[in-house]
Amino acid sequence: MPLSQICCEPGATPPKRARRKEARPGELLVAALDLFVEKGFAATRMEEVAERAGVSKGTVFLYFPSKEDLFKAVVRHNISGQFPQWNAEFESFQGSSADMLRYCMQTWWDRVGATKASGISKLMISEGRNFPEIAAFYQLEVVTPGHKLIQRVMQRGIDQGEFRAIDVDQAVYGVIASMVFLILSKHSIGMCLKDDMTLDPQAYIACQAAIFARGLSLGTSPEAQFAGTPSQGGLQ
Amino acid sequence: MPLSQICCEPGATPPKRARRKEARPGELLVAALDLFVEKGFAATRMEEVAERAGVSKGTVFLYFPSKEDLFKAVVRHNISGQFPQWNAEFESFQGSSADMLRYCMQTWWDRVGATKASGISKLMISEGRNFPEIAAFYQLEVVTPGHKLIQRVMQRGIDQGEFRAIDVDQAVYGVIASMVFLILSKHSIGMCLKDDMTLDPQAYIACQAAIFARGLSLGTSPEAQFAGTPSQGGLQ
DNA sequence: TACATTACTAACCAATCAGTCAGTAATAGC
DNA sequence: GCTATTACTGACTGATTGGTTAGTAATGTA
Repeated sequence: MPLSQICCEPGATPPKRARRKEARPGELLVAALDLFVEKGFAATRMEEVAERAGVSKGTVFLYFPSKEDLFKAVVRHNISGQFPQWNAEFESFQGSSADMLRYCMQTWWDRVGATKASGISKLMISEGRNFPEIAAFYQLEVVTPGHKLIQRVMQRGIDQGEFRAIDVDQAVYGVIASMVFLILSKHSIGMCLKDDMTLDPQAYIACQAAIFARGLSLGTSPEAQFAGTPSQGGLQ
Repeated sequence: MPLSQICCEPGATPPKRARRKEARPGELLVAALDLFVEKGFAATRMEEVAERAGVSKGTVFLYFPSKEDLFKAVVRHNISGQFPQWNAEFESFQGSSADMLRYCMQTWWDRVGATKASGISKLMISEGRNFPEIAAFYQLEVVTPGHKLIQRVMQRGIDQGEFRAIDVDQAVYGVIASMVFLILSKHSIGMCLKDDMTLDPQAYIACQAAIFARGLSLGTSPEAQFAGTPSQGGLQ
């Protein structure tokens, strides 16, 4: 007899209808994140979320009024909720702006990119156009704050005389582009890669950050290598 | 009275139930391409395809047995149908392998990337995982032939002593990565870009091709800059 | 033990949409 | 004009799924 069944054997009725008001939302958010990342927004069924969280479909709607609200809660819980702490960290950052940029990318990877949460970004790239309401929410809650955060790093570098006075937006897009590519290599274009070859994120980030730092720095070359399109700025 | 109604005014019955067996498939393919690119595979309704092609829903199923078959026909008509000609062109290519690579990327952009057909690639990145049957078809019909084509260019460069003997697959992925990013900047992450800023494809391709050519060439540097992960190989 | 509260369930509704088919009308052959 | 053929239509089916709600059972209080 397995130990786990020692106290509720003969009927073999696993505790049904448990009342666990506190735990439900968290468990539902975990289940929803898993399924959204795994199958996308449209293809994820609410009943499946319920099943994975060990409740009935009705219970999900008890805690989250609609599928969209559930999704928004997932985004807040896993991504945008981190911005306050994140911003605070950067307020008090000591060090060069190049280090700050490197630290920024590395931190993004550790807290978002490497986790399941990055699947949400892939989902937005994939389905954003089909759900304008959610896209607008994501833009407001994630894209804009993220953009501003990187923008601040760039501006700091310029203000302190570490970076050239380049087009800040272009430089920011360059950073975002490298993150987007990293996300896709993890969540989507496995199809396009032979076997299961994936790129090493740590090496990739280190490499990109170094390139940005060098590309932005004052010393290197007088011609504006980093002032053009992101094609030249972001990936060179 | 508007000119356009001059000859069929009073009944105002625009020619209904026209029998145009020859023209239907082509018109349906055009309508389907538009809608698939615009809304994705899952979100495109067959009735809408019919409407845009000026027929009833039933007629679509008369020419294409299922939604998946319609999609496959769109892929064949717009992308994979070009491979024979493409391959033939490269059989007889005169010039350096660096030029060949540049020509390859430029041609891809002119014939696929710049057209609506590139939306199909974005669609596969977005929805491939939800439709394994279609993903397999796309892999077989587009990804593998495309991979082989670029691979051939690389191998030619090595065989003719123009390129270093790098890991061919890595180099190929580098080229593919740059194309993927170009596609996404056009079809998806407009959301992530401020206003409607887009990158200049021509400049981007020229720049990338030059980088690849230089990265692959024998002369530059003895350490294997291009032998590592695609992070270093593809984007440096 | 009796009662009140409420977390939870499961059956249900309504909308959507791929795919079907009986019937209609445009054309071709005579 | 008459008949046969067939391209085409549109109403229908069945499966799916977001969302609702009447009812059930676990818990707290006395």
